Amino acid sequence: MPKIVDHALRRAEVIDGACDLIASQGIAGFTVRELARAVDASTGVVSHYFRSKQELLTLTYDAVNDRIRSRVEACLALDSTDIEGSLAAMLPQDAAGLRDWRVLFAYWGASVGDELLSGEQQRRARLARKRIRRTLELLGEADRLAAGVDPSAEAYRLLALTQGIATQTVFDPPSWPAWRQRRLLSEAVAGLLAPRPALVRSSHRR
Amino acid sequence: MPKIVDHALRRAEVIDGACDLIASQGIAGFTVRELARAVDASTGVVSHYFRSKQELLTLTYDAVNDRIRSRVEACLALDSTDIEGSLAAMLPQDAAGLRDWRVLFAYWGASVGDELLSGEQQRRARLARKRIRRTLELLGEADRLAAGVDPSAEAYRLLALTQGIATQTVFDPPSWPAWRQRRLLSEAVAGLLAPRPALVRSSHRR
Amino acid sequence: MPKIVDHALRRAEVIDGACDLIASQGIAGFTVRELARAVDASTGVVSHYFRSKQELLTLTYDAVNDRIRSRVEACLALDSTDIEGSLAAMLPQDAAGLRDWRVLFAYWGASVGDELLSGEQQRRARLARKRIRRTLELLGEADRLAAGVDPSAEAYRLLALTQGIATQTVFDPPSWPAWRQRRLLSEAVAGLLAPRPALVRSSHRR
Amino acid sequence: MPKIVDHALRRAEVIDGACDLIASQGIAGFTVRELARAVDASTGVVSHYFRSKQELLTLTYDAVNDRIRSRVEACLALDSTDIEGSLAAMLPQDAAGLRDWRVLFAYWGASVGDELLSGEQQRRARLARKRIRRTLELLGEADRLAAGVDPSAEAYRLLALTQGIATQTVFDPPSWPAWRQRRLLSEAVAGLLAPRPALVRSSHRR
DNA sequence: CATGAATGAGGCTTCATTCAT
DNA sequence: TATGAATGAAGCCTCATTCAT
Repeated sequence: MPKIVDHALRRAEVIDGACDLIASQGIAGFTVRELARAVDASTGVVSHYFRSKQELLTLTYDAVNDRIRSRVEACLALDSTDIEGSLAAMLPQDAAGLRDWRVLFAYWGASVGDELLSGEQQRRARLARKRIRRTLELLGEADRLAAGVDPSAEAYRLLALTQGIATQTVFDPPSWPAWRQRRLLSEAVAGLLAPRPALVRSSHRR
Repeated sequence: MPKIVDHALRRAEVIDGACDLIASQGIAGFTVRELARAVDASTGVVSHYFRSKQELLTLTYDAVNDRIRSRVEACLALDSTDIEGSLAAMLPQDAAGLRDWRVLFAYWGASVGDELLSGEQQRRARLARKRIRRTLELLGEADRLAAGVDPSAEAYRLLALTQGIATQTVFDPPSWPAWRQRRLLSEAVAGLLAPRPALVRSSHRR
Repeated sequence: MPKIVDHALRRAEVIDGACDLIASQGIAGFTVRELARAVDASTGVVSHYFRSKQELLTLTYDAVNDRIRSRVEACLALDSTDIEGSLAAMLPQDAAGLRDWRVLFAYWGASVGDELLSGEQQRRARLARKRIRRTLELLGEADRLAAGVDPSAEAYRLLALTQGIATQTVFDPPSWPAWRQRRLLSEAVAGLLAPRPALVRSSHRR
Repeated sequence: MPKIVDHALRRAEVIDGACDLIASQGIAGFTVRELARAVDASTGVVSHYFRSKQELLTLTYDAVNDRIRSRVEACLALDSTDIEGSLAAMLPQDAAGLRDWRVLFAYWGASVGDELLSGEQQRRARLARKRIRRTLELLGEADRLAAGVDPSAEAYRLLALTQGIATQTVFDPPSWPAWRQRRLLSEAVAGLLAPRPALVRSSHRR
């Protein structure tokens, strides 16, 4: 009987180690040797579980993206019109989120001059934008959107803002505590929503 | 002192070649050999004009940042309260601008895990934010800011939005023609300005 | 003792798989992993049944040589003076023979710079030559050798020719169908034999 | 001004070192590191002069083949009907020749399972055979061929014999001094030539 | 000033082998 | 007995850098 090892689990561990390593050292500092040290194994382990370093890089990238996406989807699963929450779910509001964004950042740099990777990023950006638009449309169907709001145009704006907040946070975390990220999002969303129905007589914004 | 002029010119040429190379191949594909080929010289040119590849990288990064900054400053030199124009000056609205942003992007990735580079980026982000705040304050002093606008808070918002637009454009240029970038900026700025003067008789401009 | 039989059988199977693999992929492509796949087992099988890869290589080489030698000996067992048949038995006249020769070929390359292996090959070459000489001598004792034929000198010639035919066949099988191989051998042997007896009354064969 | 180096000469030196190394250690023992040591340089030198190890291997193979071929052609240039001399020119009759043949041997082994290399060898074998046939035909045109000799069939025989002699010599050099190689060739050729003219008064041919 | 030959460290990968199960 | 996970050495190659010319 072979040594019993959960193959999938071991792969996940290595991938997680890769996330840590890339988040702390960048893609340039992400070598097989270094990764092996990080997961406390020999270099051969990487070859054993992954066809190549490239495959590992791809899987790591996917893992981070999946993690972020699933946070967003979990939010929308609870309330498919929760525009603010779904955007906030993308942001690096805690240490784990920041780690993920640092990894994404590292890949952005590597995507320059890499047809495949930049194509993938374009694809993901468009998907995110589409999801935002859909959420806004659902809000509209529920009559909760302010008059004159164009879901499509707003999707561009909201995604850009969210991405910008995340980028700034990676650059300068101390300047961007979670509350600041969140407040910006709130304000950006506030203007899109229809005034509170009936009972909210007086001006709803101070 | 013609020698020195030549020297500086040659350096500038090499640095410009480096920009081209990084924008098209990324930092990973930016090798001394490749650069030498691009500027039609030998590899020894780097050792000659630059202490090391690292120095060249730093200077290239500075060159791109300076270029963007000088665009912004040129705009503010004409009108120190031109908030929209100064923000637009940062965006990749043409091919040259896109090239610069692609270079910045490439460095972002490399900055992860690079204390020096990420520190530099933090510094620059704060400077940009401060400049935006200052511009808003100047608008306020000219009574052109809408009531209740907090220059400091708005600076965070506007920088994040601008950065986000730029980022999205690098990801997906076809989706972000210049007019879309500009329109988003206009809308973001519109809400900050005081309602049309009418009462503001005397021209405050020129 | 069924255990031991199994053991020997398993070893033979692995060795046969090694022959196939070397014949098709060459020695360079002959890795433990690949062999394991070919015999439908795990890599550990080599450690189990063979002290090392080297031992397996040696045994595989022996197996091929034994196979060829036993074909020759089978021929001589029927008729110890059958010089043409015994030489033909060495040639790659069918697919199986070609496979064996391809394996030998692969080892030839590996033998350069390998004292042990090249010594072994020298030994085998001398044995083969001796066997040929012996066969010729037996022919001579039976008065079937043409006058003036020197068994020793002829052994050199016949072995070289046979080896050359085999080599050419491995290089270029389509050019060397069995009949061509055989014809060359016939012609080479024809001149050595005494003119048809006529005086040899009673048939000496059967 | 750059260091003055005869690029072609340096390449030739490295290739010659590769011949030495392969002849003594075989292809398996032929590593870039070892070669670097043999030519008294660093490993980078190989990368500098050759795109890859594969290219170097190809060039080395070509160099050996060219050397042998040019010996043959030099012989035929003097006398285009010198069948014995042109065959002898292929044989490993001295240390240098033996070195070349050991290299060829090493490549033979590597050719198993290597479509490209084995195709090349097939091509070369056919060329050599064609050259032999052509030489025999020229002999025929000069009325120097014995009656009934078929140039095409003889080409097969002579090439096989020559190749066999060479192979045996590589296996067992002490048993194959130059005179033995040569004598075998002489005998093989002798039977093909027309009887000496002079005494052959009446035309023996037609 | 400029060249490009040379160096050697370090990257990824492959592989035979060991060993816990 | 058999498995395959793990190891670590070694292979090839790329690269920044140095330096003789």
